[in-house]
Amino acid sequence: MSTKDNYYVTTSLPYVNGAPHLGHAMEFVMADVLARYARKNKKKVIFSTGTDEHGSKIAEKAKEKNMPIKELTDINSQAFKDLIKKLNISNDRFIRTTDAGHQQRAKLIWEKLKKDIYKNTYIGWYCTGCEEYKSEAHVKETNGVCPDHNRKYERLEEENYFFALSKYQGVIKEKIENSSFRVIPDTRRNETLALIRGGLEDISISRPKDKLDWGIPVPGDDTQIMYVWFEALMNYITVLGYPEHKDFADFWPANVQVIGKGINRFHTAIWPGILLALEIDLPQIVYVHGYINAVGGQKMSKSLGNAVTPDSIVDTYGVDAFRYFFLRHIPSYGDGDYSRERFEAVFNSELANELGNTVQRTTAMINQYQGGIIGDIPPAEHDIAEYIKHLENCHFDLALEVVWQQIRGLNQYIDEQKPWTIAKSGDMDHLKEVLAYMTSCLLEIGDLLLPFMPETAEKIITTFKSGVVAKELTPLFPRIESVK
RNA sequence: GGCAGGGUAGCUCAGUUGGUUAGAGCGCAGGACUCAUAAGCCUGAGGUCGCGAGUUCAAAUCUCGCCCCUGCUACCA
Repeated sequence: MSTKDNYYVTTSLPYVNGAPHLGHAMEFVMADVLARYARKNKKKVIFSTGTDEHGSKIAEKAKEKNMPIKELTDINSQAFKDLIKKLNISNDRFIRTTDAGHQQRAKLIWEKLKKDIYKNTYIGWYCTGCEEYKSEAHVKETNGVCPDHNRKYERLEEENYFFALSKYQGVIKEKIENSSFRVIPDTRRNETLALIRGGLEDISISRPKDKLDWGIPVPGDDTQIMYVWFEALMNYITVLGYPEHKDFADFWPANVQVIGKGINRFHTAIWPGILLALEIDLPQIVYVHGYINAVGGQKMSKSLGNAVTPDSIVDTYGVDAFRYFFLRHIPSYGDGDYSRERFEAVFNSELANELGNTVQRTTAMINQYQGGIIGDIPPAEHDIAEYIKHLENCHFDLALEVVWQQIRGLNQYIDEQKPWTIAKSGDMDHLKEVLAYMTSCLLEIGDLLLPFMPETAEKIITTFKSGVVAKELTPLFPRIESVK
């Protein structure tokens, strides 16, 4: 059983059929904030992320590129590792679903689930062009003809193993409703409840090996491999060494599992079903973030030519500016837009003008009036209950809003007190008091920013902590003079 | 089609159980200052609260109809 001193947070595992995009980056950053915040509160933390590597799409991609599947996944998985490093993500683990450990444990889990697994015939509409089954609704919409290949869908059947998900719908619903299993935000929670109300059917969890053999073999049946989703979900516990490892005992259930809205049902309906069948606890929170769009809510995609890579933003503006923008200006409970213009506007007004300049003017005054010596710094005094509440609810945007209110408050204080006037009047004791108070505020702000912008927060804290300010300090965020 | 959530200042959004001149940030304009990254502070302009009807002494807030947007609708991950 996880204790209140231990904290386990995960991201979903990106599927490695393409390069990392902004959505992946944002998810890593969000989970990282939670992990850093927990560590700051003296908890023992396991923060896990990784890559999902099986399934037909990967196999197809490799075939398309004429390269061994494993080689493709190695390359693509590495791209995610590189991004994680670039974003200053503090993950403790990085699991790949192709790891031997995961595969072994997935088989073990399959064995344990056997009481809820049965063999059945899957009947569906199959397009020989797409090489995949289409849903009943899709077939209806297209009048039984595949629009991509202009050929009729065939009625095909195959042997599959099924998982008795329907058995667990009552319990899942109850746990969501009584919030012992929290789905954040409410819109996603309602979505899942509606889904369950409509009835959860048993799901197919294997594929015949002759159609696809890039996957984990079903134990005791070498004609079948596990369906990629079924096995990928298990990473959240295999990475802890389920069932026998101490980490599993110490850290499960997860405190927060961060996912994107597109995979909600897998994490709030199917995943709980698996856990209930294994007779282990559900995660405490599944937090579902939204998508990042281009200006005007337009979808960002390579084919539209409006896709922006995380790398390009970080390289231009720095990692903390990146983290700040996506945490504060993409609504934590919804979708948001990214554009270079918006990013730069935010960078200048909030990071350069407000935060950066406040630090700058404070150090400048301490240097000019007191030779860099601050003196006794009073303890922090602001009420941060709101900040804490927002973080506990994964409301990253509002938590940062609280910090910025403090920064604005400090600027107002400075203009009211006018330390430069006090300096001229010669009341050096009063001046010292005012400057020390300003310092105290900035130290508190630095502390609150630690989970969000680790490097910047560190810089602010080391600037003031010793009680002596260095002579030459470079601005935290130099203004961007845009060439328009 | 069904279910859910939206449409509020140029932009991004707040608006608690219906109640005095509808709010914030950005952007814009003006002012006083000078410690600072020409940053910060103060003041101001700007909205028939999607459209139409209804309930009410009173509606952005409730009811009905219509228009528009987004998500989910279960086996692509």
